[in-house]
This record gives sequence, structure tokens and C-alpha cells, in this order.
Amino acid sequence: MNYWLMKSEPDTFSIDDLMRRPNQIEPWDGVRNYQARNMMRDDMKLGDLVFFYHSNCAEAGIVGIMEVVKEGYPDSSAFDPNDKHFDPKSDATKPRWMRVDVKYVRRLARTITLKELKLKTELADFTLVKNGNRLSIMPVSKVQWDFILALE
DNA sequence: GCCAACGTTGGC
DNA sequence: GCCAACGTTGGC
Repeated sequence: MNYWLMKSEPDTFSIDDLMRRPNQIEPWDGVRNYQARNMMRDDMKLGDLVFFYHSNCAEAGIVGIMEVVKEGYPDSSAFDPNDKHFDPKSDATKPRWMRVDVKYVRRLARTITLKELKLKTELADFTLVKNGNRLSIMPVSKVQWDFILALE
């Protein structure tokens, strides 16, 4: 069982949007970064738990928990010329990009903000708080996961 | 809206 | 295969 963190801009897709989806499931598409792609393709497994992180907003931070309900499969949004994330170098026979499906588990009692996480010496090695980090998907160790949840 | 950090692209 | 130019991310 592994733990993850996934970022989303709430203006684009927030945890409220996830709650309103049919069955509260969302295909996590549009990721166009190879490191993040590789994690979805190779490492994210059914039942893994994921922090939902709101980025690029007034109160950036962890707002909830999701669960992986479908493992890596081709991101067909890359095939659609009308899609914002269309990639002409990807097609159905040779898909370049992958996605997983995630399902809403619960909202945190409060937002655990980036500001707060940055103050914790226990999280000094956590990718999220590293300066200049831009990965939209990252692994979270069990120790980090438990520590962060204990802040709730 | 600014801008630093970073990944990707493409010329050579 | 180097690296400058460019585009994007995301905190502030």
C-alpha cells in the first residue's frame, strides 16, 4: 500500500467538484509531465491513498483524501484536438500519456496549508515543501502520511 | 499579476 | 549531446 499527493487548481477542479462527480470518481487526466506519468503508469496501485492538494489559490494546502480505483491506462484527452491538453505526438496506438481514476474518500476537517507544512522539521525531506518543486504528483511515505494526518 | 524555478524543445 | 530560448507551474 502506497501513499501519494496530487495537486489540482481548485478553479479548474476542486475537491467539491470531485464530490459531485458520478460515484465521486474522476479520471485524473491532463498530466503532461513524464515523472508524474511514470508514477501513474507504474507505481499507483488499487487501494493506494492520495492527498488531494489545492494549488495556486488563496489557501494552498491538503484538503482531502482520495483512493486509487483504477490503475494506469491511456489518457485519451491527449488524442482530442479540441482538448486543452491535446498532444499530437500521442495517439491510441501509441499513447504517450497515462491517467488513473481516483475516488473521493473524505474531506479533511480543515485545510492543512502549505505554509504550515513548511514549518515542520519532520517534513524537511517532503517533496512538496522543497523550493521550486513543480511535480503535480508525488509519493508520500507512510511516516509523512501519518504525521500530516495527525495535524488534522 | 509577478516572477523564480524548472522541464522541454530545437538549432547547431 | 549541449544549451539557449521558451513555456508552464505555482507561491506570493
